[in-house]
Amino acid sequence: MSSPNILDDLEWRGLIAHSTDLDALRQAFDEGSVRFYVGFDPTAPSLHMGNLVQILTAKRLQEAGHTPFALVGGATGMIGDPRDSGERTLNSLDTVKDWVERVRSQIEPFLNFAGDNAATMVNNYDWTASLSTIDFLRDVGKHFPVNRMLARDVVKSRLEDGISYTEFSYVLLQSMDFLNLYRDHQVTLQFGGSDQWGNLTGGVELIRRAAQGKAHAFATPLITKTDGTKYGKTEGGALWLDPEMMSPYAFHQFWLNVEDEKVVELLKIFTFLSRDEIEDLAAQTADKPFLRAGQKALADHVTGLVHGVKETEAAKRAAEALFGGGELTNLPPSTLGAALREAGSIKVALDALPSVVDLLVDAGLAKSKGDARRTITEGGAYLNNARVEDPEYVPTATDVVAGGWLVLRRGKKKLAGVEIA
RNA sequence: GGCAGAUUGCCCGAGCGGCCAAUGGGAGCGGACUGUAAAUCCGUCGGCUUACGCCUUCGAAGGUUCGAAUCCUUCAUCUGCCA
Repeated sequence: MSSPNILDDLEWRGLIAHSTDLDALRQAFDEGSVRFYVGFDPTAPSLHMGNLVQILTAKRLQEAGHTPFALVGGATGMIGDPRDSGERTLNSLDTVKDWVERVRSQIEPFLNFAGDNAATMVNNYDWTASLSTIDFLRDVGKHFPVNRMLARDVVKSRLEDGISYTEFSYVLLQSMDFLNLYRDHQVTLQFGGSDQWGNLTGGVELIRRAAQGKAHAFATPLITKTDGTKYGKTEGGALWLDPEMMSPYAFHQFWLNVEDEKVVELLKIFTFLSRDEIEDLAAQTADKPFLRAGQKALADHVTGLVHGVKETEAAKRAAEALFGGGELTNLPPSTLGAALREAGSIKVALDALPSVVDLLVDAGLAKSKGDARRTITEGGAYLNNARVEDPEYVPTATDVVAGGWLVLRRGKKKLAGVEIA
C-alpha cells in the first residue's frame, strides 16, 4: 500500500519554508522510516508557541512512520545561539540543567516512546561536555571555513555591534550534534525554525565533509502576525506552554482572538485537522467571519493538544460564559464562579473591600494605581458590566452578584473576579 | 596607544543651562466602529497623591550653578580616523 507522502502534507500546511533537496527527501520518506531530529535549547523555563511548531511537526512525522530524536540542548543552551538583538547573558549550569528537565517534560507527552518507530530523547551535553578543545578544533572546526561563517546573516548583522567568539562558534556545536546523531543513530534529517536555517545546513555540510554522508534539512516558517511582527511579543510576553506561566484560559483566549487572515494558516500548522476539515473552516471563515468558526476550532484544538481535554473544556466554558453575550448576572452562580476562577480572581473580605482603583491593581488588571485611575477616567473599567465612573468608588454588599462575586473588567477582553471571602 | 564622535523613557529618535517627566514616530493601553477580527479615527502613555505637589529617570560617579538631559572632571561601553 502506498500511503501519500508526508512531505505533501507538510508542504500543504506551509511548514516548509526552506529545504535541501526535497525530491531526495521525498524518496527517503518513501523508502522507509527516516530517523530525524529536532533540537530545543533551554533558554527559558518553558517552551513557547514557536517551539510548538517543531513539536507538532515531529509528531506529524512520527505518525507518518518516521523515527524522532528529540534533542534538548544541555550544551548548546550553555552557549547561546546568536540572535540579532545582541549578545546573550550566559545562564549558570544549574539553571540550564533545571530548564533542560522542564523542556524535556514538555516535549515528552507529544511523542510516542514505544513501538517500531519509538521516539528517543537525547541531550547534547552528553557528548559535548567531555569533548576536549583539541579534538573539537581538529575534528569539527577544521570543516568550517570562517569566510562562510562570516557570510551568515545573523553573524553579518552582529559584526557591527559585536559578537563573542562563544556565540560565533554556536553553529559548530549544533552541526556536531547532527553529525553525532548521524553516526550513532543513523539520523539523516534535521528540521527547525527558519531562523535555524544556517545551523541546519551547517550540519548537513559537516556530515558531507566529515562522514561523506548525505543528510536532509528543512526549516519551518516564522509565525508572524499579519503586519509581520512576532506573535506573543506584545501583551506581556511569549505564549508559554507551561500552565503556571500562562493559564490554559489565557492560552485558549489567544487563539480565539487570532485575526481572520491568519486563522487558516494557523489551523494548518497547529492542528491535526484534516485537509477537508480545514478547507471547510476556511470557507466558513470567508463566508460568515463573525461566527469565528475557524478561531473556535483553532483555540479548542491547540489548547487540547497542549493542556488536555479537561482544561480545554474549562477554558471554553469560561469563554462562553464571559463573552457569550447576555447578562453576566443571569448566569448560574456556579458557572460564573468557575469562569471567573479560570479567568483569574482574587479573594477579599466584604468588610475589607477597597476602592475600585485598588481592586483593579490587586486583580492584576492595572499595573499601578495611576494606570487604574487613568483607565477609569478613560471609561475603560467596568464593575459587573457597568462602567465605573468614580475611581474612588468602594463596592458594597449590593454590588455582590452570583452569591459572592464582583466582576471586574478592563477594556473589552480583560476580566477578573473578586471572590467575597 | 593617540585623536574625533556617540550613550536619552519599552523601541527608534529630538532636545544641547531654566518654559523638560523631557517634541515626534512605533509598540502598549482605553474609547468609537465591529464579530472577544483587521483597517481607521480619537484619547492616553514613569511612580505616588483627591488636589497643590512630591519622588525617580536622559551610560556611571563626582563637580560648577539659584537652577543641568543640556557645562566641567573622571570612569565604562560603542563608532570612526591615526599608530
